[in-house]
Amino acid sequence: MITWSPSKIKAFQKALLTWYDTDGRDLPWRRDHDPYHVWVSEIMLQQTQVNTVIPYYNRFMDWFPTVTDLADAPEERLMKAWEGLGYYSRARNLQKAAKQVVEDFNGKWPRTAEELLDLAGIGPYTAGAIASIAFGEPVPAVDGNAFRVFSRLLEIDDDIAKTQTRQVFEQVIGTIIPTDRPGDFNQAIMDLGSSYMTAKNPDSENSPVKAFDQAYLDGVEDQYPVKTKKPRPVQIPYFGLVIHADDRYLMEKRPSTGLLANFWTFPLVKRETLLTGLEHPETVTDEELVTLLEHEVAETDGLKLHLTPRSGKQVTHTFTHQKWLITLMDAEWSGDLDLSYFPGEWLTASDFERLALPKVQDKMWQRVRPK
DNA sequence: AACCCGTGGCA
DNA sequence: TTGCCAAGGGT
Repeated sequence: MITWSPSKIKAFQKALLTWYDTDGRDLPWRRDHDPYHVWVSEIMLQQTQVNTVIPYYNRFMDWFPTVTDLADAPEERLMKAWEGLGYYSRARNLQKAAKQVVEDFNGKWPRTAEELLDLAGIGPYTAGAIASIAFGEPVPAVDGNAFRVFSRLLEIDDDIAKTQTRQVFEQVIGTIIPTDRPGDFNQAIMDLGSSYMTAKNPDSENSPVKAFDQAYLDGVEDQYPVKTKKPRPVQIPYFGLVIHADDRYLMEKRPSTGLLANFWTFPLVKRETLLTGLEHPETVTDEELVTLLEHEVAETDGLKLHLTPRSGKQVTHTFTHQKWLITLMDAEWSGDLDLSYFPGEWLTASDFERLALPKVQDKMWQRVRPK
């Protein structure tokens, strides 16, 4: 890692902000510095690309124009606004924080990064972003862009996958961020990281700060940032039960914690569940597996079904750390609709449009819906 | 501190 | 297809 003199820091600030003034992106949440606007956009942008966020942000401001509207929003409406964005705890924490602002702070926003950290869903990055952009506090906002940009500028070789590395960057950026335009500085770093100093195929030759880019000048920018790799997703085989009575489908509500919390899906049974306790699970035939599945559903849910697998009805969906391989099984339900023993409800296609559904459920539905 | 938590774009 | 990345936070 190299260090910069005070005069070099001044020169960098000028080069960066001059470029930002002319070439900075015009984004919906940059039309003012309203903390509500900044805050919602920052939450949506967590681990999500700008082009994906733009339509969600515009619709969100249409549905929930003020922090009070958000605090008072019905749960179902809130989740529909977030449907497809992923990381759904962001939406729930967003409303939790809105209620904190309305009730605990009487509508007056905390104005420092330290205070903002007390709000649900706001961590060190988002606190720095809101404090600097909305309130002008000279604090760093260290996101993936800042890691990448500054690791190259200064040849910082700490592993950005490690928790403690954040402090290294916050300390360094703290000496470089200008006190008069901290919000513009942080946003300029993000624009730089998404234009010239990108993760793949960077265009440092034309970067407005290429004279300050030590890794580029040394021809080693492909070595930055240093980041250890994550393990690939584990594969989990499931059976997806498509149980229908006329135009109604039996849906199950997922637990209130964990992956896809509280979402409706077709009932899902892990293949592993059917094989535990067997002496030679590897010898089980497909037909025997179906029988085991029917017994499992009968025991746990009180449903006597005749399940029919169909070829070509496999659905796959990859999350950050899991890959689901779902074999769809059909069953026509001819009994009454008593669900005393089953934690679910019968839903129709019109319900599917009204409710927020996770992508994997939509994939299953597209495979089985009548055309 | 390591792991969990979604989805879409792209080479 | 696979792997990686994208304005991270919670536990």
